[in-house]
Amino acid sequence: MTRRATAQDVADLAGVSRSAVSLVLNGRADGNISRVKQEAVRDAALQLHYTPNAVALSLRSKRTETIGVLTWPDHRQMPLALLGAVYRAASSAGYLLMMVDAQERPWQVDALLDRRVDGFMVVAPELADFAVPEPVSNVPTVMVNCFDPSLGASSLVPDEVGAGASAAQRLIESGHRELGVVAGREGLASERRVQGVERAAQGAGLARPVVVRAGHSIDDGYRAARELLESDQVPSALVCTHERLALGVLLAASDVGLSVPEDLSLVSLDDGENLAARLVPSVDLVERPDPVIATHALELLVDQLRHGGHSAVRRLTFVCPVRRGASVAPPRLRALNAG
Amino acid sequence: MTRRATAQDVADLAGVSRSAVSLVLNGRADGNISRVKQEAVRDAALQLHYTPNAVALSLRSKRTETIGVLTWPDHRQMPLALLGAVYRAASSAGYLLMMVDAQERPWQVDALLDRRVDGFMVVAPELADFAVPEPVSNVPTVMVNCFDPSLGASSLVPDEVGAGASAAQRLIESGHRELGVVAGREGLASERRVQGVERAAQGAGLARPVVVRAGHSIDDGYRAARELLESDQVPSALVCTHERLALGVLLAASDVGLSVPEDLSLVSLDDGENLAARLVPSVDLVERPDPVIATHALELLVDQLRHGGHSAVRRLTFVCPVRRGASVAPPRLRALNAG
DNA sequence: CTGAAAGCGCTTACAG
DNA sequence: CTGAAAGCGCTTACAG
Repeated sequence: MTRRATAQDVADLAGVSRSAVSLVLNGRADGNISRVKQEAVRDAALQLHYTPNAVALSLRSKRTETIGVLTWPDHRQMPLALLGAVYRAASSAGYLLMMVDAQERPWQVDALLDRRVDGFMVVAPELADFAVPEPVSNVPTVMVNCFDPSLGASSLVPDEVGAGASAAQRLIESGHRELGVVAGREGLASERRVQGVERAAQGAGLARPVVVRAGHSIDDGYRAARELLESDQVPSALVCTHERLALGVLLAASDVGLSVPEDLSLVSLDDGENLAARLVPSVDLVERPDPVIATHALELLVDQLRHGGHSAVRRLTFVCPVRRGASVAPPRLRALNAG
Repeated sequence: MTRRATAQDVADLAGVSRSAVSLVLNGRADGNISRVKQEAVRDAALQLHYTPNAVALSLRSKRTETIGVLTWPDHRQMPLALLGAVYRAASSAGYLLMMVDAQERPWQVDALLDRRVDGFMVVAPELADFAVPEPVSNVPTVMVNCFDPSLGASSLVPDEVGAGASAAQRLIESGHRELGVVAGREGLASERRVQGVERAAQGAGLARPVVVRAGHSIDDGYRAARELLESDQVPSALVCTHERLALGVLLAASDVGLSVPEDLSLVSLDDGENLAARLVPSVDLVERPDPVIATHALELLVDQLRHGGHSAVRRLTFVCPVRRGASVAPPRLRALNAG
């Protein structure tokens, strides 16, 4: 618990003034400080392990090099992959993060404001609307995976409709003509993903896919799949809107004696849980491009920080790439004949 | 981007001095400031939405009400449940967290020090040793789910051996006498959990359990289980040291035509991934008591903060409770006869 | 009862 | 080339 050295300590040890220390250590000693004294300052700083107090720095510069992250869990999960990507992008740019559960602990948003975070990033676990609290809108803010209904802040979101369509497309290209969907019951993401599947099916001249609405957990997916697989009209391929649902489907398929992909093909959309790719068989995935989104989000925020928040409000949409697994195969003859 | 009000602004509006504002707003106006002026100050503060600048406060008080969290991902996963529990405990006590990947971005530990976090919490994804960096040891620190080899900081860890024993006990009580273990290849946690199982087996007079070492992902668990289930000496019950392994085991059991729990019982230990309980069947779990650990850890840290870090170094161990699922049943007769 | 001053630890003009 | 001063926004003794 030893007190950390201050610029004054360094000055005393080096035998110069406090300002000289500042000049030298900030590389502005050029024609100002004599070579000898410069050395003395550097030596003293090293010896005392001196490093400027960031709190004092912030008070003066009015910048904290800290970004407030507003997030919240969804279906009991935090948007971990997205937050990780945001963290990596931010720390590469020299920012630290202060993360807060904006849903459960809204007062901490004020605490962040009091601490003078430079800007905010709102990071949603699933595509959603999020009304930015009044005082936050006075600070540069970008919305990740969510929208500000009042259009006060730029937003970066995955192309969910496109992702749904890509999932369907993957199956259609493999020869399937009878698609089913196991979808989350709630949320903008489920809705749009289903929409994408339907659009792709329609575009390919297929019948309207059967859609079963489920919760968002593994056992919800299991139950939905059982229902679907025990009906008289069993599709030859399924799209799941969430990884946990896909896992449930896999367990259900085993239980009713269907093999994936021989008897049933499967594609899942992704929320960064990193489950599906390690399942057996590994499930084909339409991935949310978290690192790309995070990088662009940070760029946008930093740009606002530089321009005092007077940047144009933008809405960026990101394509979700398909990552092949081992859960898609051509349909059995029965299905081909029916088509 | 409007400038936020300062105490001076409030003073001007209320027609008093800056110090009067401070006195009133901090409840020390008692016999010092006249009732009328007190009201004026309060009104002005409200009108201007005044709230003290926490940066300035920190510079003066030498406290930031912020805790630095040192963590790192393991097997590509962050210790999410534990971090969530830490976050909840900290925010309930009025602290904000700054989290940093101490493995990938060690320099950010220095950034945290520069920003004068009040203390540190080291939060490991899995039981591990972690050498606290030199400068950190000058600041109150507690180790969660890990140990400081030099014993410089208090640590709070789950009783991993006990957890392994509880898992085995659950199976033994259900009548099983031939246990197998699917264990992670690396890490203190795997090691101790296996040890616990072996100890319990020995205590009950059973044969030494077969232990298969695997990686830590779902497909690793799958492969290990296949190996185990296709050998000539198939155990009637398995303990998995990690949730993802248990999931792999479940998938493998289906594939080889074994039902859980009718043909094979299963208990898993837990790292807070929240998978096993939602599987079908739900897997019996020996849970790490994250909320309890986090609460105690924060208490310990706050205590050190109050006493200037001159508290005794303690090592606390926490019992892991069993959470029943639907993956354990008595062994089939074959096994009973063999016993 | 009230206001002016000192000081937390910095940096940046500004005199000498 | 160098040091003293001002100021970021607070609070807490300290004079009046």
